[in-house]
Amino acid sequence: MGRCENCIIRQFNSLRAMNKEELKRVSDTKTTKFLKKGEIIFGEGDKLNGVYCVKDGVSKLSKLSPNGKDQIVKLATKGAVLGQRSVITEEVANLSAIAVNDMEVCFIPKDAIVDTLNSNPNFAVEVLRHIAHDLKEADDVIVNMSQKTVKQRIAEAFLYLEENFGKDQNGYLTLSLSREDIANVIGTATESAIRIISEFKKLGLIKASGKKIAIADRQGLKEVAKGS
Amino acid sequence: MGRCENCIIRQFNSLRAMNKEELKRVSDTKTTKFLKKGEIIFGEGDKLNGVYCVKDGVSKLSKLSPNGKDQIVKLATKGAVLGQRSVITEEVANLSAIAVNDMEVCFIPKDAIVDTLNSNPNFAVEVLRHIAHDLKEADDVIVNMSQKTVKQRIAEAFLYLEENFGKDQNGYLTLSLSREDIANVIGTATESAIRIISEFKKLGLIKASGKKIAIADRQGLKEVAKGS
DNA sequence: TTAATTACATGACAATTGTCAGTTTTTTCC
DNA sequence: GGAAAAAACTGACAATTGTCATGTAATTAA
Repeated sequence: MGRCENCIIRQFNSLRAMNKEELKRVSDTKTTKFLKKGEIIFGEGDKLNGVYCVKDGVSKLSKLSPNGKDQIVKLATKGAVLGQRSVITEEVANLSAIAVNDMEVCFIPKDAIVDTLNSNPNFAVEVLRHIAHDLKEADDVIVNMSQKTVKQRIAEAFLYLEENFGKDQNGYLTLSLSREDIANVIGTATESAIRIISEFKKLGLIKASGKKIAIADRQGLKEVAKGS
Repeated sequence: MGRCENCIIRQFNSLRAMNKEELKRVSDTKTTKFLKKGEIIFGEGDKLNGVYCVKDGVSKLSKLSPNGKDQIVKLATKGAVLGQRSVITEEVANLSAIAVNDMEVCFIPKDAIVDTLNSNPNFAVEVLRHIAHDLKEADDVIVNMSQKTVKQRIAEAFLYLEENFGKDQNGYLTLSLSREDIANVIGTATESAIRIISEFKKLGLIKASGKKIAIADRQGLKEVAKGS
């Protein structure tokens, strides 16, 4: 079994969701792509002919708001499937997917997915569970965005980054985002993000060596996130 | 065919998604409830034993944020199904559902839904399409919340309310929300919402007769929504 | 290595939004 | 109809956040 099946299976969280023939079809039709940091997997408004399965690296899913600012809605890493939603609803992509660092993805043409959805209820239900989970997360983001201050959201973001992307042997976050990307995740101006990050540094909540950031006082950060 | 099947079918947007036996089962197990304004259909954290199908009236789906404020994530009206997501993921409810005005809902026990999902791929795919659409909307809300000003969001809210809930013969919005509810949809303080609504009134963008609000200058409101 | 570009940082200020305190209006209910 | 409660409103002020201008550090390209 190829590596890509592994990732789609992990994502869909059900080893039995696809049967052998279905997996073989995926295996036969998939293609692998390597992307460099900053490259675009697909853009807002693109018609997608399949889904992208993240094999390695991290992608940001963002949307350009009318005022010209990019809002990062989600970060997707190994095991995530991008473009599912658009393939299911047969709409153009609602978000852009851009590589945050070097990536390996595999592309699975939509027919292999759509046909399986229509014939294999187990698979359809697994995808449904997954999208339902995404929806819950999105609802939670809405509440955070509208009810928490920028400071709280930045504190949460660091905790989230450590929890979901890990840290290296020195404690530095594995995923290092630019200040601009952090601001776009939080939904604030880059300068505001920078200022608060500097403040966190002064307070000893984090330590930063250039672009690398480490959490220095997890408990303190959690308190800030909850609203000092 | 009972009225409730109509609503579930409208919601799922596929007349053929359920077969006759499946519809009969829904019809046999469903129960109807009437709720008064302010009554709770289900609360955040409740374990749901089925879904609620809105037959009449409007429900707000909201979540309490840690600071004690309620964020309204969505308004659901005739044809909407509440609690689907929780039933699918087998988690407790992530949101509360409260009646904004008097409502009629029907309750469908989850087994009738879950069994059909597992056996009828057409139904599963229709539900999947629907949840995928909700996810897109939620992503768009995230972008709006983080990138638009309170004034822009309030202008959008009035346009949304007219478009989705209609107006009476005098042009007044059919759904009249309290200022507090409007603030909770927008994600702002009640006083801020009131101030901006008063300003819109002075500018002739809307007219308000007590609780009833009518859009007086649609084009003007649209411009405000886009960012004066 | 140097020049150019990009990312990071800070100050000063303006605009937006939230909070608190209080008044008026509307609604509810006996 | 009138008292009580809830909702709507207003003012004053503080806190948060955005914008612009400018400088410094880090990275990239020639």
